[in-house]
Amino acid sequence: MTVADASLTELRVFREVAERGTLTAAATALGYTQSAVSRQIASLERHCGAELVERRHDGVRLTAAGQLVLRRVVTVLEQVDAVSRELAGLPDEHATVRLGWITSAGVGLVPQALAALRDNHPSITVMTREGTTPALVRALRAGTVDLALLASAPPYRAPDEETPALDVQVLTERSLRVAVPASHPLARKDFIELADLHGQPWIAGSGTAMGVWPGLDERPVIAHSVRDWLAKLHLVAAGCGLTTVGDSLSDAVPPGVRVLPVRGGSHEHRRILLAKLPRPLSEPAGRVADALRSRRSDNRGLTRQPLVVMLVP
Amino acid sequence: MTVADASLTELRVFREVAERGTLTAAATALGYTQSAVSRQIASLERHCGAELVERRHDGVRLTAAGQLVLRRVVTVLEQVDAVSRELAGLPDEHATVRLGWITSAGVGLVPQALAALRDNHPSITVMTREGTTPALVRALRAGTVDLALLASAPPYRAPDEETPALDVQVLTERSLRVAVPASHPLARKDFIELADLHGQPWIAGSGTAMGVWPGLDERPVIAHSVRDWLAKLHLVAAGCGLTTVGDSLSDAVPPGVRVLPVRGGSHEHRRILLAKLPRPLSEPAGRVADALRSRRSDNRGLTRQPLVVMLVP
DNA sequence: ATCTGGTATGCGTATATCTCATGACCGTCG
DNA sequence: CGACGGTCATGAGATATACGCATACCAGAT
Repeated sequence: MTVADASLTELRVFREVAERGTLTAAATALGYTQSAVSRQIASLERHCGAELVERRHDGVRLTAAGQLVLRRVVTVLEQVDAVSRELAGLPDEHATVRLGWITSAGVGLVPQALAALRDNHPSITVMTREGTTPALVRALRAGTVDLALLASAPPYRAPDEETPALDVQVLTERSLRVAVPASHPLARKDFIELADLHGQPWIAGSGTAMGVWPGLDERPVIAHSVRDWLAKLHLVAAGCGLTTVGDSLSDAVPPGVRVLPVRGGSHEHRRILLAKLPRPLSEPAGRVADALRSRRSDNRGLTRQPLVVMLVP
Repeated sequence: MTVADASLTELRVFREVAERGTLTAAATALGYTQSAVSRQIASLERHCGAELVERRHDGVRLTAAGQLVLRRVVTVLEQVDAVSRELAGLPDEHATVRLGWITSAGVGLVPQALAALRDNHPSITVMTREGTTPALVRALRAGTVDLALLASAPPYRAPDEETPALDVQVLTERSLRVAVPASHPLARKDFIELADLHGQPWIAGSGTAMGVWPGLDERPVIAHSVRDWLAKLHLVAAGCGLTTVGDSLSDAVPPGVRVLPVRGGSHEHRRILLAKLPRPLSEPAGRVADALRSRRSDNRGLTRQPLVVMLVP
């Protein structure tokens, strides 16, 4: 009864659980039943002789032992994937970089960087996926992305408390603004007073309070919940409500929408971070990181297709 | 049906097979039956979609795909062992060096080097095991030893033809001699004429022709087959036959044995090589290699116990 | 021709692993 | 406060897996 008796399945399941944060999500991602995943984790824990995840009511979190095991499991599965590719004759997936990004990086940052890469380093393939900050942090830890663009808000804590700490770097720091319908009375001025936001209907991200101005002291009226930025902005244009946006979107909003700063209350800033595991990047991944740091200031990326878009549901 | 569906058991069995060179030997080493090993290999091959071993009538040999897979499997199992140790709280087995050696290195080279190490680097633990040159070469490839002392005879070819080639270094080069009973007529002179060896009874290593002077043009009379050097030399002392020894043993033979050079025929030399995989050694392993290269010239190693007794039957 | 290494395979059984269904727990919302 | 929606755990039963045993087979040495 040692970890040497564990099975590769257990390891894959464990990585997926570490990445998804809940057994159920891992199960659907793997095409298993939740119960199967529960048993696999229990079995792996028995093999390891230690609790690997802390069961919580909103999912699971890795214990110290779990983090320890995950680090090894990641490289094990990397090796397995590598031999898989080698046997298939695909020569070295090393030129492929996996990048994860939060939705708000999908407008300026990612397309511009990818466009620059395509021009300067056409041999590099970038596979990208969208996700939330915690999901991407877990994906970094689980080794399924090499780089991740994360969101950070004051007080700018580290993305997670695990060890080793992630390498992070501030890519952009923008002030938060509010998108209002051009026809809205508030759109007549060049800024909005905090007090004017009282009682306004908000368009939030689905499930979260994101999209609502964070300084309000009232219970906000959530008129709509929508993930997609374009849909969100069109709802604003249609006068259905207000929403918050980073000022990088100011140029990219459809007609009928104005993006204005808010006066009064605390200054609300948002950072986009480039994060990676604290180990050296592959050379192509380094190029991608460079491209993200110093992307071109023109906006060709807005109009041309990204290199590759791969979504992992 | 991809290599990702393989099991850790398959990988362990595969490594053992790669190391032992036959399914049967791997089976007994693992405590399985030969049939189980056969199926495991077949299953792994199905998962890999390629032949991994070439079935021969004297065992199996790795195919190109097999060598490819082995390289990955080695690091996979290393990771698994590592997490196993970490979970047990044993902090980093990195200070342990695994050394394999051929029997003829067990008299001067290994004990002297270990004695020197114990004095100069007492924190380094060395686990050693004895084996034949081909077995140790496979063990190097399979990652179960870090360093190996190998035998080499003219024309001094590389230990194997696989890629990447092993790093080898000549540690000693000695002329081959013959051990004769002190009471034997041949022991009266200080050398032996090749012609005098005709018709002599030989004491060979078990199963091999080792121990018989290689320049003979007749079919030798093998009087005894024995692996152990001490037993062999005592058989010589008892007048049961002759055997070949490296001249490094000249000082270590029991009373009643004389070690003499052979005149006539080709000069027979034997090298002992220090071999390793062509990747950087850990720091302690480097120390062990150093100790083997520049061991003390006194013979304390002959009288004191080696650091660690060997494992692995 | 026989014997002695080696590997492959049919068959029966023990074990492991999945699904389904159900239960317990907790935080949220009406 | 009680229902609901989310989570994980677990018992029962079907199924797939992996083992050992016995045997077949094959090539080389005696």
